[in-house]
Amino acid sequence: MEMVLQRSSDGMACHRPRSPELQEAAAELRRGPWTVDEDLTLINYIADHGEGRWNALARAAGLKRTGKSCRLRWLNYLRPDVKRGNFTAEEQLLILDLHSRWGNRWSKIAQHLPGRTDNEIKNYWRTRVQKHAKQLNCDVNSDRFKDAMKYLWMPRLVERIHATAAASVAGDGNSNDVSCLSGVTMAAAAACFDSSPSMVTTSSSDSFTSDSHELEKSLLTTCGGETMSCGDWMQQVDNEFWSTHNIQPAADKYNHQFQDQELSGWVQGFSEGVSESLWSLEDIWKMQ
DNA sequence: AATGTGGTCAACCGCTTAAGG
DNA sequence: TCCTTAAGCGGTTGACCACAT
Repeated sequence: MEMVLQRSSDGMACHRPRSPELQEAAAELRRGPWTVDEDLTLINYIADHGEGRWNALARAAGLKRTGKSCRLRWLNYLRPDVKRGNFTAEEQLLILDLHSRWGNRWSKIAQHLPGRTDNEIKNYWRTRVQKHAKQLNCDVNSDRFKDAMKYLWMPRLVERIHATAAASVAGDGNSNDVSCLSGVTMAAAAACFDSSPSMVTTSSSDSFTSDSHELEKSLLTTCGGETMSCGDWMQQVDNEFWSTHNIQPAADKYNHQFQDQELSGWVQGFSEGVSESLWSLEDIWKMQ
């Protein structure tokens, strides 16, 4: 069909059909936020007839929406298993880890966060994560920001998760209960720790190696009555995680040398820009 | 109280891929 | 093999809200 490029009412470029019939049909289509009635119509129709064939579904249900719009509304909002609310520390850790493996493959990442949509993860990345990069005056895809994520942010999340778990264990008096720490999270954390010994070759980075090990040592935990390092523990659950979640372990362990001459700028960025507790003065000293 | 600014997130878009005729 | 249609994906926009000035 012949198409003509026009501007829609919201100023965005779009292709509009030329035939009068289709123009009329397109003009009838609703856009923008969904009403409660529309939501109910879509939910009820899918409950009765199932999902799929979205264009036909939209027509059959009597919705003046495109199939695309219906599909998006259902998948991102109306589906019963959609989880809402803030991301947990575990989920954040997993997002950081999976993004470091796969990049902006939001849909693929979302497959490993039950109840979370690709749209939600994408929004999280663009708002929260990119904000941190901006605060550090670096690009979100730059090596320096990846360093910050891997050696500061992710360990901090692990600490946070571990603290929550410890509080939980202390609270219910069950010293063997580590169930609140999922294999998902621990494997992501393991990925973060495992890479540290091999990553450094320069003198300035040696401190990072030892610091990572110190941090690992500091994250001692109790499992089944035996004291073990967090790294060992994470390694223990690693295999379970990879098989459970059908993710291939990263083959290319992170290997990067810090640039000495840039450290001062780094520290400046940390001390000036980062407001969340994820970045502490301790982190800055470690960087130095 | 009014206005400006920045963050969040639902919804949109164009493009690509898969499936079917 | 080519064409059409549907579905899926990632990038972008804009309305809304909270907070600052």
